Amino acid sequence: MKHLKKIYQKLLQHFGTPIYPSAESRFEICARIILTQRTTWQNVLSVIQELKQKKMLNVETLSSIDLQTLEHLLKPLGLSKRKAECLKKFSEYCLEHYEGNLEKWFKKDEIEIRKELLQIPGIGEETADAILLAGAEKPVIVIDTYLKRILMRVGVIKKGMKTSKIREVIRNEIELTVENLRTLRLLLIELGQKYCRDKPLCAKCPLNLYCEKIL
DNA sequence: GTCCAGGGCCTAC
DNA sequence: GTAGGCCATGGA
Repeated sequence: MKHLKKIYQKLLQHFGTPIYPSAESRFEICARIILTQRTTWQNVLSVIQELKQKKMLNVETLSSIDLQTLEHLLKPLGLSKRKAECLKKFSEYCLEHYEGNLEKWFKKDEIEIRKELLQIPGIGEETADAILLAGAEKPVIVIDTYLKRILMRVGVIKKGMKTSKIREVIRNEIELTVENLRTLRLLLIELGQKYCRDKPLCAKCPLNLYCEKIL
């Protein structure tokens, strides 16, 4: 039974192919991912816009920026102290090791890139994987809260299942192309935000016929 | 006022 | 190794 595949198709049918917000550079994509931790996408986009207007959204500026200045700019996002540190460290790392050239960095093997990303304080597993998928365009499965919550509710995965096992389940049902994994991720996020919330709105959810946990 | 958002990290057990 | 608390702000 290809349960996940069915869900994927149903979501595609309901929401259509999601459009990834356009970005001017790989660095912008990475910055967005780092800033999005525990906050809303719209908030992040407006802060990114501000950084762009001030011509600060680049490796050179952010690696030499005063930490308090950056923290102030990121204030509306919450957790600004840590995000400022993380974004600055990320920029410094790019500059020191790859002359600020993300193309060069992301040509490396995904295992290597992941290891390097995880050394940067503030970048954990989810952020590293999200950067690998969206920034480096590697076929990586990103396990985030939405994915876990939704797939648990529809019975594709079980509570307490390890990340490696979750990946295996997904691998068995979804073809691991960058395009597919990106689309799946965006669809799950959309569903999670609109219907499959912490307190779910099951009545209107496009998956309610497939879901085992109708409340 | 309350809930929750594309998490990560530190501390206990 | 894993469960729980904490970080911080904004919008619904």
